[in-house]
Amino acid sequence: MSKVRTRFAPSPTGFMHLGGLRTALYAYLYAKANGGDFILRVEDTDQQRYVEGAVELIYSSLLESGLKYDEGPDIGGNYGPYIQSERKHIYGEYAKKLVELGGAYYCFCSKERLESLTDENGNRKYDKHCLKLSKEEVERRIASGEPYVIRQNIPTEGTSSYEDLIYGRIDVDYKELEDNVLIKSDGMPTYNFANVIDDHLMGITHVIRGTEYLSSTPKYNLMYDAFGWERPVYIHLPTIMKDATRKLSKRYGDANFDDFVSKGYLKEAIINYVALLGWAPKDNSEKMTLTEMVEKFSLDGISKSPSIFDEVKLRWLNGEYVKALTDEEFYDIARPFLEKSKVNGVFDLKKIAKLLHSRVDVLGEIPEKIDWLAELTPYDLALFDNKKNKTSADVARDLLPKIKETILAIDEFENDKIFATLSEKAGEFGVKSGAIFWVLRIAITGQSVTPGGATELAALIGKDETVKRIDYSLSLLG
RNA sequence: GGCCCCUUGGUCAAGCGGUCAAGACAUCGCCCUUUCACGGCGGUAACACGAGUUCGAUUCUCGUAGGGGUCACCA
Repeated sequence: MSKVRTRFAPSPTGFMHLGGLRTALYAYLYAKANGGDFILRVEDTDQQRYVEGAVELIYSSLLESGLKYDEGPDIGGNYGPYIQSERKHIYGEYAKKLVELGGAYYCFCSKERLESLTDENGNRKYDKHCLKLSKEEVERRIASGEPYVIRQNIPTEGTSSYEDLIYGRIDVDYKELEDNVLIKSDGMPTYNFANVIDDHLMGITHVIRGTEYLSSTPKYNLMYDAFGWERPVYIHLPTIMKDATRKLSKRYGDANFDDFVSKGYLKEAIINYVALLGWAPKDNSEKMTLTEMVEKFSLDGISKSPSIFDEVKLRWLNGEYVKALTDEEFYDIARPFLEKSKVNGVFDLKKIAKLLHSRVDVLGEIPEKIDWLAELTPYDLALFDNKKNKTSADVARDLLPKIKETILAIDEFENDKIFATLSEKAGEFGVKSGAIFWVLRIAITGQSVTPGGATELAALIGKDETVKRIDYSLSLLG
């Protein structure tokens, strides 16, 4: 059997969408799991939708997520060029050939005529009007400069079938298909044509793409057959949904790789999570490196039904990746987020990072977790309520002055010392030490969940600030 | 609407004729830490429905319902 070759063929229309990223990932995994090559091809035949810089974004997203392609526009290969707009002449040639083979024909119909074909349901199906044109008339009209397109000639009856590796046998009646445009009036091919020509010319053995092509694949097979080419193996992938009824789409703006990266998700975690949407390895592993995914990848683990994107689980996975980092690594990647916080320039960021490390799932939430450190503002006194430690606002009102006094007496204001000193006072104060820490923590932070224990935080903000905040809390308590 | 496809807990998902129907996230509870978190342990929770086939269906077939996809000079 020939070497497996898969491809990822995005359009440069904007950011790298997570759905697209998953398609790329599976194409990559399938190729690598089978010792094959993974190719990148840019499908930029629609000049209207072209977005400046999008091509570069495709390169960088793929690079960052580790999906290293063996051939592509920026790295070359033996089957180039890998950008469709640079292959325009190739399509024209093959289109002409397909016309000769009877698989396509020239069409001169006006937009108005096409629109008049719309039925009561708003659907439109081309009526093969120009198929009847004589060869002479076609040549004459082309020579006179009349604009034209080339349409695929689809049989009016019969059924086409093929075997999809995920969905099994797919049957579609030809009468459901339309004579789509293959070459547009500007000379550019449509996806319908270019994908077939390129996949064949580039030696693609396995076509991996979304289910939106499941029922139009017979059209492509018709062309492979007409040219006498071997049809590729098809692997269609289920959609990723935003919720039960809505597709995860660019329109919602929150489904781009870059968005998640800037929100503080690690690239490895994003790829890992996306891999799990629609695929489960035999051993049910969840946290996996790309290399492990290659080792475990197999098509029978891919599901047929759409799956809903769950950011909550992504958060968890991301947290796993974050915790696996060393403190130094964490500080490095957390730094931009720490610097965005209000505590930047006030407290030692490295110390804060250490406290934060085991308490952060997504880096983007760092500022909100520590902004309060810069300044204590009014908070809900109900935070003092804690049943386990038997604390309340009343208890706090009574305890805080004693705690303050104790703290004032501490010379070396560092965590261990503060902790030990306050612990010893529990008996004297007539409460559990847990109560002291709970009350102190709330009094100096005003937060229910904090990046560190009471004494760690006290040490971080310093003795003066700690005392100042205790006074402030006492004033709130009245 | 026509056609194609899909249907296991709130979510991701194991399962591929006989299971007390895995696991993960989330949720709830307990424990640990004489401080927050981390961590550990446990609970709640699912085969869309109806007919078949079969000794036996989550698993096979058909239908119903629900959902998705598609019907462009977009990919």
